[in-house]
Amino acid sequence: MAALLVIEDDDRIRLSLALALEDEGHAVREASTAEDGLIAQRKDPADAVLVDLMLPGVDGFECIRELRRTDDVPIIVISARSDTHDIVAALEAGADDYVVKPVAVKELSARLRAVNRRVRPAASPVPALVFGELEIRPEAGEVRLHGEPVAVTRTEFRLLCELAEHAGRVLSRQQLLERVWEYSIGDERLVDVHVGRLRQKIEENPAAPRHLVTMRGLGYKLLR
Amino acid sequence: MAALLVIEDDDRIRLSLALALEDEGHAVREASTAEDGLIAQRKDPADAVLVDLMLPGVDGFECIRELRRTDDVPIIVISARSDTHDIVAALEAGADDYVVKPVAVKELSARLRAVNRRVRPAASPVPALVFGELEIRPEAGEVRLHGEPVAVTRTEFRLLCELAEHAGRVLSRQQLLERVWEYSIGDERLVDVHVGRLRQKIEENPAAPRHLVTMRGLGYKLLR
DNA sequence: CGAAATCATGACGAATCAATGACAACCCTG
DNA sequence: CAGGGTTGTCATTGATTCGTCATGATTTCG
Repeated sequence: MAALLVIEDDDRIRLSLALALEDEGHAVREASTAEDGLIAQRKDPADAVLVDLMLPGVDGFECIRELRRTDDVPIIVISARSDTHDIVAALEAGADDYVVKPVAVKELSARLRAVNRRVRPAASPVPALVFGELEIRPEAGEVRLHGEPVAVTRTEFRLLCELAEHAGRVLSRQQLLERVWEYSIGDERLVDVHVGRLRQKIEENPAAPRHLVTMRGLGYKLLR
Repeated sequence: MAALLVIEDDDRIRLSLALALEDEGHAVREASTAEDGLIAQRKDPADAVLVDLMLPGVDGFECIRELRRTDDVPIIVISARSDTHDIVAALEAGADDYVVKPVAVKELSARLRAVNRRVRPAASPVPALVFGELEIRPEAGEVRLHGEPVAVTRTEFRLLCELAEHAGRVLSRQQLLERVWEYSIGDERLVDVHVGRLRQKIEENPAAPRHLVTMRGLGYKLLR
């Protein structure tokens, strides 16, 4: 649904949170310190940041203020502490919401949507398409693997988008030719070549693809 | 601080909440049913609405949906129930925040401020668009690099603003022609030329642009 | 098992695309 | 009306990308 940045020092909590959020369809990047989080957000802005308050070194409050200095990104605090004082301080520092651990992922997702509704009233909600470690951002014209941008050509990108739009469904070479290339006639081998090139770029092991799968005799499909 | 509407059927809670909020400097109106609340809000809109979920007759969820149908007012749910299901349902119905009773007034005030900050971006006229060392001030018609003003021409400035407004998104040459030049027809190479000139001015190394990047086959985009 | 069908992949020339410098037309402004 | 700055057009150049083909691998099925 969106690209998130989770800043949390406890590995177990961070990992389980990240996993759960990915299940909800978000693309999650992680940081275990405020410093790392700030750098990550500067280098590659997420659509929302989830931050713990108790962090080693620079703490959560400072982290929020620093984020707010340059960035208007929605910030949700996730803290074990439910003191009014902390809540008020975090919100005053610039956070948009504050939830107390343990938190249900469904609730978190709903709160993210609520904040986002306010934050981008007009911006078209083009969600990133997430396939595990693979992210596709149609509006940015960009593909990422493990959060790292991958250079794909225009045809590869269109092909990938077409497959992603119908994730899980088999598309025949004929269908792909019509939709990506806009020919009705043409060599179906052409699709193979581009699928091959795409695999070299987006699959960890192109010989045993996990996402861009061949359905022998039928065509190709993209899996999560 | 602001005009609030409290919709809550329990007299004791409503009154004590109203008193406490008035102590915080808010002007509070009260309603004990969803119907009364909706009428009150229609007749004389408050700046924010606090609503209980369990109301006699029309319940809180319905009340939120009805408010949202015509009004963009911030809505904070105040409920005794802390089920994830209720929280998600209330947020999905259009609420901006959800707090569980009993709630500290200081917290409530802070949450109101947090929501309001999002709801009236009008307070800040036009935020300077900051892309690392590059700043664009649309209202001042000026561009700065490392804080130093950079002379850009009118067309370059418009082009830059257009890209900045959709930061991170690819804009095709066609889109840029339409929005910056207001032609629908025209030579797309024109865009290239101006992008090139802009790069000479705003990029440290125009040959390896860090902000104004080319998306081959797609168009251009501006990165942070 | 072996043949046929299907798919993967590397190589290569052709086609496409973007960057840039040169230049003339067109502003303004003094 | 003269001159500096700005704008749009064009041609050239270099790089990337595309589509085709040939070859080798893999699967299917008789």
